[in-house]
Amino acid sequence: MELRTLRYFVAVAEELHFSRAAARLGISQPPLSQQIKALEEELGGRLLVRTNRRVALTAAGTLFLDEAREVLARAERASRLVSRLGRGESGQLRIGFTTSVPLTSLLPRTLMHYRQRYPDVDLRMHELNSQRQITPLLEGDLDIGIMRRATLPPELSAFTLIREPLVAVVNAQSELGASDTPLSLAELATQPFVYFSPAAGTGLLDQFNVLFAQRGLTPRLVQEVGGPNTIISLVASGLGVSLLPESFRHIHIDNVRYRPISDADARSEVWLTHARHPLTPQAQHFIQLVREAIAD
Amino acid sequence: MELRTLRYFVAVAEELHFSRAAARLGISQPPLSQQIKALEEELGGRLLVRTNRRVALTAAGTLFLDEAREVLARAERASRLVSRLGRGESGQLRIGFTTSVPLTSLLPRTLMHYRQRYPDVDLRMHELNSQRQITPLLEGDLDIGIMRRATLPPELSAFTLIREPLVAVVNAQSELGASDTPLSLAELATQPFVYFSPAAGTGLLDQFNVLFAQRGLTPRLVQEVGGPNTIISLVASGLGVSLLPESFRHIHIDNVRYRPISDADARSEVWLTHARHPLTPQAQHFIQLVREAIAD
DNA sequence: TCGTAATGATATGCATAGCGTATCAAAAAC
DNA sequence: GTTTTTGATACGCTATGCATATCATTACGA
Repeated sequence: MELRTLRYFVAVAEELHFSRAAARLGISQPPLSQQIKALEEELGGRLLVRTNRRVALTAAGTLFLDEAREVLARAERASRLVSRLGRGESGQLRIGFTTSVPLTSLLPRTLMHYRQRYPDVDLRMHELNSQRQITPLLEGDLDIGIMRRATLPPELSAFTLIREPLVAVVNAQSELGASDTPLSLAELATQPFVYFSPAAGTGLLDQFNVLFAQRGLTPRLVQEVGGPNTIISLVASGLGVSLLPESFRHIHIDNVRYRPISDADARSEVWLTHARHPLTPQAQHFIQLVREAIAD
Repeated sequence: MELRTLRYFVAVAEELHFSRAAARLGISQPPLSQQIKALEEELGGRLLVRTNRRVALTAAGTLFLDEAREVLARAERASRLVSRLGRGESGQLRIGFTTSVPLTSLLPRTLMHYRQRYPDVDLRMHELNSQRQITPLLEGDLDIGIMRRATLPPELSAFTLIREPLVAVVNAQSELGASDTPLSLAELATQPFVYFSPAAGTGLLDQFNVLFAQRGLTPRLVQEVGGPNTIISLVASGLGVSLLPESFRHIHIDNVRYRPISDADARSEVWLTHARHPLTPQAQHFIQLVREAIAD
C-alpha cells in the first residue's frame, strides 16, 4: 500500500465514479480500476460495491475513506513542515554577539533584513564575550558567533565582517582632551590606562596587547574592568585614557572625547564565526544576508 | 513521496548507517541512497548530514522522523482496521428473528458458533414478526431476517433453514387431549380455534389459512391473539385448540397437550431472508455457518 | 606517512510495476 | 431492440526502482 493508492481510493470514493475519478487524477480509467482492485485484495475485503452502474462504499470503504484522508493529510503536513524547516523558513537561529557589535550598523541592519525575510524563524540572540562563544559554537549550542578577532580552535571558521579604526578615549578636561587631531599610540601610551581585565574575555585585549608590544610600549594599567561602558565611565571620571573601536563613539558621555589614532594598523576586526561543517540553512541564509550587506 | 520513501527514511534515521539500513530493508545500499537523495530534493532541504563517515540527522530530519513514523503508524492502523472490517472480523451484524425461532436449536447453536468465531462483531438481534422484518431488510436496516414462510418482494432472497411438522395444541382435559396419537386437520377443524390475528404479522397465519382452505375446511375462530404464548395459555384455559410448529412443544404449560398431525403437508418452514445484492461479509459468514449447521 | 578498510555516491543495465490503448460485458435508457 | 454508459479485461510499452560494479573520501593502523 502506497500513498498513491490512498489518493486513488479517495478520488474514487469521493466521485463514486471510476472514470471521473481517473480524469481528476489525470490517469485513464483502467489502471485506476486495477489499483483499487489490488488494494481490495491486499486488505482482503471489498471497499466499493459496483452494482447497477452505481458505485457505493461498503462499511469498510467508508472507514477506509476517513483513514486514508487522515493519512494523506498527515503526510502532506509532514512534507510542508519539514520542507519549511529544511529550507530555513522556520526553525531557529542562535547567534552570539559581543557588547560592541550592536554599536555597528551592520548587525542591526542585517538582523532586520533577516527578520523581514524569514519571519517564522525563532531568532535567539545571546550576548556573550568572544571567549565564551567558542564552546557553544563547538558544541552546537550556537549557530553563529559575532565577535572581535580572537584565536580560534581549528574546528571553527571565521571571516571578517567589519574592519574599523581604533580611537583614543580621553577625558575632555585632560591635556589630551584639548584637541581632536590624531594621536599616535606612543603618545597615548604615556598616559595611565583603563582597560579590560583578562577575565572579561574580550578579543580586544589581545589586539591591544599586540599593538603596544609591537612598538615596545607598555602602557601603565591603573584599572582593569569588565566592560566597555565601565571603561568610558572611568575615563569620564578622569582615571585615565583608553583605546576602543571607533563604533564606541556612539556612546556619548559628558567629559569623554574620542580622538583618531594615527597608526595605520590600529584597527579592530569583527568576525563572523561558525563551526566548520554542517551549517544549518538558517545560518546559511543569515550569512548570505551579511555578505550582501557587506558588499554594499 | 510514497510510504516506501518514508519507510526507507525511518530505517536510515534509526540505523544512522545506509548499508545497515539497506540490509534491514532487504535492498542494496545504492537505491537507498538514491531514494533518500530524491526525498531531500523533493522536500528542498537536507534531512541527513553525511560527514566524516558518520550519518547524523539535521533538525529537519529529526522532525521528519517523528512525522514519518506517525504517518506510517496511521497507515498501518488504517490497513488493520479496514482489513478486519472487510474480512467480517469486526463491525456489526443485525439479525431479525420471530418469536418462534429461538425455540429451534438451529439458531441458538449457530449464534453461539458465530460469536465464538467472530467475537469482535457487534451482533444485534431484533425480535420482529415476519412482516415487520421486510421493510428493514429492504432499507438496509437489517442484514438478515429469520422468519416463517411469507410472501416476499422480489428484492429479497430467502432459503429454508428448517422444515418442521405442525402439531395440534389441545387442552389435556378436553376430548382431543385424551390421546397422543396423530390427528388429522379435518378432525382438528371441528373444534373452536385460537389463532393469530392478521395484525400479529406472522407468516404462520398464511400457512394456516392455506392448509385449511386447500381441504375446504373453515375452522371457527373463537379468539384472535397476538403471540404464540397467548395461544398456548388460552388453549390451557380450555378456550379452544390450535395448530403450531413442533418446536413450540418446548413450551410446557399445565393442561396443554401437543398431538402430531397426520397430514403429510402440515409443515412449516423457517426462512433465512436477505436483500439480494450486496451482502456484508459478516452476513456472508453467518450464512456460511448456518449452512454448515444445516448440513450436519 | 602510507596503505587498507569502511562507507556513501555514482554509473549502468535490467526487471517489473504502473500506465495507456483497445476491447469486452453488463446494464440502463431510449 | 438498439444505443449508451461504465467498469473490467487484455496487452504492450515506458519509467521507476533495484542490483552489480565501481569510485571517492575518510578514518585507522602499521
